[in-house]
Amino acid sequence: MTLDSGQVFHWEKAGNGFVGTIGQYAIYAEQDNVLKVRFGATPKPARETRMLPGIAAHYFGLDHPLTEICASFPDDPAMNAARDFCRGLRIIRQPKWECLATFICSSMKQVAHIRQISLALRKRFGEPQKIDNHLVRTFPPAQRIARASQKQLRECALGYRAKNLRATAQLISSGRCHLDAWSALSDAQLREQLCALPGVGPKIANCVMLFAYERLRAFPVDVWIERVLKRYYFPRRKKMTAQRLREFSEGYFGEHGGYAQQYLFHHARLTSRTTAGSRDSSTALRSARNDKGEGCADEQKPR
DNA sequence: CTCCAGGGATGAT
DNA sequence: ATCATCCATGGA
Repeated sequence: MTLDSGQVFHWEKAGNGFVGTIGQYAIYAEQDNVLKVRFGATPKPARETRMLPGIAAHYFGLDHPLTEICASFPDDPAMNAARDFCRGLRIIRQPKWECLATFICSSMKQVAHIRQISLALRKRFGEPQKIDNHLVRTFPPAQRIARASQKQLRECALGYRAKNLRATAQLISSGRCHLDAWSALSDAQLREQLCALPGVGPKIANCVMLFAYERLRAFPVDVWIERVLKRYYFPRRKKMTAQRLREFSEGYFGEHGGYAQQYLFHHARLTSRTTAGSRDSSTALRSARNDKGEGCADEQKPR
């Protein structure tokens, strides 16, 4: 659920688990009760092999106190349904450049598309690595993207995002922007720095803050979240702008708002299209609310 | 304020 | 098999 919840775009199903990369390392990850991690056949120094379980545990946020985090969510029907549906879902800690670059590529794209772009960039500019009998590829560093041509980047299906990705890569690789140093900034300062980068607006800045800077309060508002907020929190308000929704979300969802957002997002995405005859928690949620007479005549029908 | 840019997956007909 | 829809930023 964590790897397929729209926060990371390169993991692929393999056997009972997933293959992918964490930074420069090729990883096979499988969950039984705890997270199992296995590494490729490629010989690695013993020291690295010993460190990898810790690296994976850090990446997957296994130290996040999920019980506490979920208890901090507001108690309302939409949030409660999402909390139940997403039990165990974690916000992972992504490498900063990889996360920033991927989300610059994500603008106006759907998840399947973003996966293609990530794969194309890795194939063209990344380093291939073997894991068992699978080939995975690391995400290219900013320095590599910075010296790629806009034409080469467009060939990776980036469209008009090629220009922004290249410009941002150049800001990073030239040292004019220090992603690691920004860890010391306040949320507001960090958001300001990120939004100054080409191709980064409030939504993408919040994604990078949440997925790469451990700012668990950051609440990205995309179309899915916008639909959820409008439908369940402002059913009769006509003009709710994304700006207003952001202001509401920052106050309402609390210190782990980003987690709440991820749960609402994943739940909405996976229940938006329900197979005939099935009755999931979101259907129950709609009925429960309608039973209380809080429906709205011109409310958009669930898709 | 509106319009546009670029495009493959996905859903609807 | 075609046709419409999905998507966020920045510039005109």
